[in-house]
Amino acid sequence: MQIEKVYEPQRFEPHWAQWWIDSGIFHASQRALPHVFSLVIPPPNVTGSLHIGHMLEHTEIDVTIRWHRMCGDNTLWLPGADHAGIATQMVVERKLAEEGLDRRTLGRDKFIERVWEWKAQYGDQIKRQMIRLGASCDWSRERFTLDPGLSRAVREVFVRLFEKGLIYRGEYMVNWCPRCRTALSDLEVKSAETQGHLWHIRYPISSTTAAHVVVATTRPETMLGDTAVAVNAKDPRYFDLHGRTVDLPLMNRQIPVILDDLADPQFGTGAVKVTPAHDTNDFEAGKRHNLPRIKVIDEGGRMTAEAGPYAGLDRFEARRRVVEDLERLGLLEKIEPYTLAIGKCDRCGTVVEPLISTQWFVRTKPLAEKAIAVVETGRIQFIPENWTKTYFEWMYNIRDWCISRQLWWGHRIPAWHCQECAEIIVAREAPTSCTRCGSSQLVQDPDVLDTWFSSALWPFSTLGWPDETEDLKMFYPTSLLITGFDILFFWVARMVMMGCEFMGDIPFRQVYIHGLVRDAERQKMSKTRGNTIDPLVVTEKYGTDAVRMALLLGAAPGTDIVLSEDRMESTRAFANKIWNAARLLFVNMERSGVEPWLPNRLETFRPEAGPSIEVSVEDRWIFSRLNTCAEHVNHAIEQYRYHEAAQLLWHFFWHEFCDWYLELKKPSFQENAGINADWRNVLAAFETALRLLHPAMPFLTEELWQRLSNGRPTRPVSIALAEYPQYGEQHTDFAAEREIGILQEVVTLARTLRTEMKLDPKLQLQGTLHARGDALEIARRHADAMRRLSGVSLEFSPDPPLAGAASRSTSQFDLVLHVPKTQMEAQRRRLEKENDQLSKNIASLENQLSDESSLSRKPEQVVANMRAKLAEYKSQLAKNKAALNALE
RNA sequence: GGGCUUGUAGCUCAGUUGGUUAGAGCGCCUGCUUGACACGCAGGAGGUCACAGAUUCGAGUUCUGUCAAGCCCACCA
Repeated sequence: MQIEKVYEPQRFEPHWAQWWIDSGIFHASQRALPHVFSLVIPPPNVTGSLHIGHMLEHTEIDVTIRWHRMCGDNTLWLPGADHAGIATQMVVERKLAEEGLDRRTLGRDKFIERVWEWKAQYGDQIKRQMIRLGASCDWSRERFTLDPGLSRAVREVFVRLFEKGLIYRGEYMVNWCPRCRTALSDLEVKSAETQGHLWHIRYPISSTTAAHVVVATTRPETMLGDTAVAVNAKDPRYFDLHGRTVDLPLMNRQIPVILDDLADPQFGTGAVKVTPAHDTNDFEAGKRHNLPRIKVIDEGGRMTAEAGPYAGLDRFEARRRVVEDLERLGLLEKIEPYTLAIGKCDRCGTVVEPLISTQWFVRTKPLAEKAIAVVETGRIQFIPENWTKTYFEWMYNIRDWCISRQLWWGHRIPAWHCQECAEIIVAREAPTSCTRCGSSQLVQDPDVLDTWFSSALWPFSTLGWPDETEDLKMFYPTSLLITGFDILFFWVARMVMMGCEFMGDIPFRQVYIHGLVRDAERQKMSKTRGNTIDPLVVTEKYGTDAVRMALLLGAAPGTDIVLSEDRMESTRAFANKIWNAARLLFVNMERSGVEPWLPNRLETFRPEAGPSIEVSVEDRWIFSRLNTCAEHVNHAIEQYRYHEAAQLLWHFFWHEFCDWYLELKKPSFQENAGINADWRNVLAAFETALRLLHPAMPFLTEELWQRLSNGRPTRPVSIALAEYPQYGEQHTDFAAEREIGILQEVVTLARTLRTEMKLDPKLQLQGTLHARGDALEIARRHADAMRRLSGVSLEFSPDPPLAGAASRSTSQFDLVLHVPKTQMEAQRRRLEKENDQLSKNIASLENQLSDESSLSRKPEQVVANMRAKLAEYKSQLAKNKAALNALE
């Protein structure tokens, strides 16, 4: 068996990545298997290439998917990408700007062509990246949110919601991004605490000479659009203002004083300027009092003609000018520093402007009711479950969803405006004539839908809805969604609403929410910080398996994931360890004349001499350990405890399989022995370990597994289709565990002793093992292994040791090394230190055991344990003291 | 203003239902080129479990409060 000396994952990872795809082994079956496991990918945006957060998400998904597939489920991981309306339009516009182009000069059709070009490039890149990272998805079912099929689903949903009265169009105050020139949903506005000012402005009371009312505002420029001043009807300070008007400074306009609860007597001066066209609260107040709306800021953030002398100015410049002018007129009473929350566009960071415009909305309350119910009844489960509360909180306070965007890249709203009679026709396909006046002068609504509208349909639109496809029947509801908390409302909540509404069933049964990938200093990764980790770079450097393993080890549910070069170095060392364990086996197989052999199951192989001869205890031991490991790993993956699964695998493979089992088996790797029971058992254990490791480290395990088959046709063609090891009672072997356990204790104690006494590590030592009961016999059987692993030749004795020897003890035995007294200073120090600890423990236990009243309330078992422990400590202490005395 | 999360070794984190002397990886210290592996082997040091109370025979684990950090939601000018 040939195997390269050095572990170089770059040599084989791309090969298997491509081979998995070409051989179609990730293709989900339409045959009915006993269990179906399906998951749709959170579609990455086609804005660019994948970042490390995607890799974390995909690794977690892939582990789960590969595990289910190996467990024999009909497993589907459906891949795809999202057109990401605003985000993609922005990056393409930026690219056009570099070419000195502008989307408006290009025109809508040409622009969209350019975006499709971009999509082709980055969609491809994303796919290549995912393949390279080992994502085991079914590419034959790949989807894109703007595919014809998905677009049809979008129109279908829009029309049905409209017909049901759950979509409406109207003029409302919306969040507007002056840079993106589009309306935004509430979720797309991020509020940021900002240091601002509170300007106190005097509004002269009409027909008086000196009197004025002072209003406070954080946005002085909006006063140009004021149409009232509000005071609270109960506020005694302003009783005399009731029914009067004030002169709006700078604008030569008289505006009424209105009585409204908008004005809180406790805040500021208790008088509020009212700008119905530029503030949400004022908009509502304006409706209550029938106030005119004067729009002074336009869609580009500039002052309109209504702003008189300020027309054409940028809104912030206008603010400066207004303040200056007020100051000059002596109308600025004071300026206070003030911290306020400013809404910014989620995409471009521009300060959002509340603006009145006509938009399309989804009436969300009725949809939310069902979405709340399915989580309340536990049909959908969040993991970790604390997200349930966050979900409810949002759902209970849900507001209508503005779904129209004044963009070009996206699903065009399926509504047509009649140019003759202004009728609006909502239809699945373009109508030829107006349903009211029969005119053929119809123009489609220019707006597109919020990206999340199509994403909300993803779990069923990707499976062929509205057709009743086989896939839909087989794979909906999906089993699981793995995603980040940042899109819980944007996406998860809306999928639940849409799934319940249109499929009459939940879109997924469980939602696993993963954390954020952070750097070594726990910083969020961001391009501006320059601390991003590029998956392709680290994959190339450390190997995909190592990066995956590093991510998994950090992926404790409910925590963020810290990723650093250190971690990837250590997981690469683990991969290297696996490689070298394989090397040990392969090189020795070559030497022993053992052909490559793929057992594909964990089965004890007895020596050819016949069943009367015992299977070696080491084999029974590793099978038992492997069995326990399989049990725990299965359990961990089932519960999305990826970090635990990774750690279990690590510990088992390195510290049990390599450190003990392989070391114990080395002597049996004899030259030209051919395949025998020893080899069969070693290979069975190794191959089982590979299968156990495969979901986490798919490349390395496939590479080694394929080498074990050496190109011969095997039943599963890939380890990815082999059976995942499951717990089997027949492999549990307590006797073997105890036996090897004693061996391990003796060897470890012997090593400790010789290091403690600073003895030459190569020096072969003599010693005596004073063992009690059957430990004596057990230990005797392993004298050779003990000598090999610890460098101590042991004699065995049932008697207690003489005092004064260099010894270490357990409850089963005392190990004595025969060394000259002169070398025992270290031993003395250790004994003294140990005695301190023992005395403390004894005192504590005696104290507890002397308290009759508390003792009577303790469970018997606990008390028994305490007594046993106390006796053991005491005997140990006595032994140590004798040993110390003998050293004098 | 509401809600959530976190605080355990130098660092990053585990620690299921309360039960002997609290674990891992990295880092650190000591010694080893032992024929798979120095991406290694062997041994070791290092913790008042943020703080204060409460419940309990017993608390890292449950409860309350305090402090600190982070995140989410919210139209008070």
